[in-house]
Parts: sequence; structure tokens; C-alpha cells
Amino acid sequence: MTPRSAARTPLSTISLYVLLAVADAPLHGYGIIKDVERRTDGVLSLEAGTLYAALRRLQDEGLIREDARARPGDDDRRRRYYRLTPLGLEALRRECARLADFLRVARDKRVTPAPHGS
Amino acid sequence: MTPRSAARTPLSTISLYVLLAVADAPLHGYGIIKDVERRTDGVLSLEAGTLYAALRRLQDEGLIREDARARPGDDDRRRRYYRLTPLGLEALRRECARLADFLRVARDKRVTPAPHGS
DNA sequence: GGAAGATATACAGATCATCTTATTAAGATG
DNA sequence: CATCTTAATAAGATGATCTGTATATCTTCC
Repeated sequence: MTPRSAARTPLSTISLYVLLAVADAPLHGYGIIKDVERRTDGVLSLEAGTLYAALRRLQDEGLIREDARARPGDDDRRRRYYRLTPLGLEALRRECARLADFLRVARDKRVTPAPHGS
Repeated sequence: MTPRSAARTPLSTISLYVLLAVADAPLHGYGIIKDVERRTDGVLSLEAGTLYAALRRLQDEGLIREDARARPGDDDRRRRYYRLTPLGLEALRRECARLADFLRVARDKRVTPAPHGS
């Protein structure tokens, strides 16, 4: 435990969406592509080559891992399921904090409207 | 190149921080580097080559433009000041909305703690 | 006023993530 | 069985970023 090794930061936009896609439940590659597409309204549409390369890197960095048991017995046998590791969750949280900081500055600079009174 | 409404999306992390740095007032290249470094606590430290290449791209896309008049008369003459264009502000706002969406999903998935309640 | 060091921009080459395209194969549809 | 969609993988191209170097200016100090 105590995974002190910091992942490369900041993570790329694609990596962030991949981590988010598998944050609550294991998901397979093709499902991740569709999940990201849907969540971003098509703004970020991952090509297969991009996604599977990213999955390999994220595995190598220990942020996700394959979870063969996550696939139901009656599911498509080609599917390979991935889940977030504790290290991956930690990285995702750290990046979320960075994004929140970014938005806070944007509000201070009047780029985005303040939540309530200005 | 007549930059029409849609900038390449999503913008890279570096581009986002550059746009944010010049969002409220014109700033010169070296100042942008220091601004980004400070804001991210050193997580994102731009090399000079990276920054000036990014500035050129952002100019080509019409998201920023050089503003010679922004330099005070008694200021370092080497400095070249850049400011956000209306198109750049629009792009930055759109990206902020995307980041906010991302964080909303992260909260829903219990990656980050909810602000309050629920 | 000359040397030294920090500031500021620019450019060239290398690296690596992402894009593009193609291939293979399993599952679904008719 | 022919075809479409789903699913994963690989190879080559592209392009953003990284590394290092060069050059010029400004500041400081002796």
C-alpha cells in the first residue's frame, strides 16, 4: 500500500476521462469510448487506437488494472474490463482538485459567472 | 487563416492555462510561464520552447493576439504582451463548462466529496 | 563602464501521445 | 450465410510538447 509514486501530472484530458469512466464500476474498452463520447456530447470522440494505447499506458502506470472477473458469464467474450486502482483513484482526486482550482481562478477573473452574487 | 468560431476542442491543458493567464489582463511570455507555475504549485512548469510554440498556435487559431500597446513605455522592451480575443474568451468559457461537467460527474461517482448534503 | 547573472524570446531536434487507417474476429440481424 | 455492428489490436503518420541551445536585453555590482 501507501502508493507514494506520483503519476505523471497533469494527466492528459483523455486519461482523465478514461479514469472517470471506470471510477465507479469496471468497464470495457468499447464501453469507455461510448461513455466518453456521450459525456462530452461528442466533443471528445476517442478513436480505438487512441483509447487502447491510453489503456496500456494507464495500466503500466498502475492507475487502472484489468479485472477479468468483472465480465458476466453471458457477456461478450471479446470484452476486457478495466477498473480503477487505489493509485488511480488518488491520481483522479488530485486532478479533480487541480480542475477545481482552475475554475476558481476563472471565476475570480470573471471568465465564468460566479455561483451567486458577485 | 480566418479562424471561425470552433477552436480545436478540447483544448490542451497547457493552452487552457495560457488562456487563463491572459484572461483578465495582457501578459508577456515569461510572465505567463511564471503565472502558470505559481498557480499549479509547480505541477505544470512550462519550458520556454513549449510556451512560445503554444503562443504561436493560439495566435494562429485567433484565441489570443499580441497587444503592443499593453507594454508600459518604461517596461522591458523585449517583452511581447498577449491578450485574449473575443473568440478566445468564448473558447475558454466553453472549456470551463466542460471542466465543470467533469467535476459534476466526479462528484456523482463519489470520486470527490459533495459540496454539502446528499 | 565592464563583467556577471537574470530575464526574455526564438529556433532546431527528439520524444511521445494521439490520430489515422487497416486488420481480425465475435456477436447480432435478416 | 451475408452483412452490419461491436470489440480489440497493430502499424505508420502527425503534431504537440520537451530538451537544449542561441541571442539579445536588462539589472546589479565592483
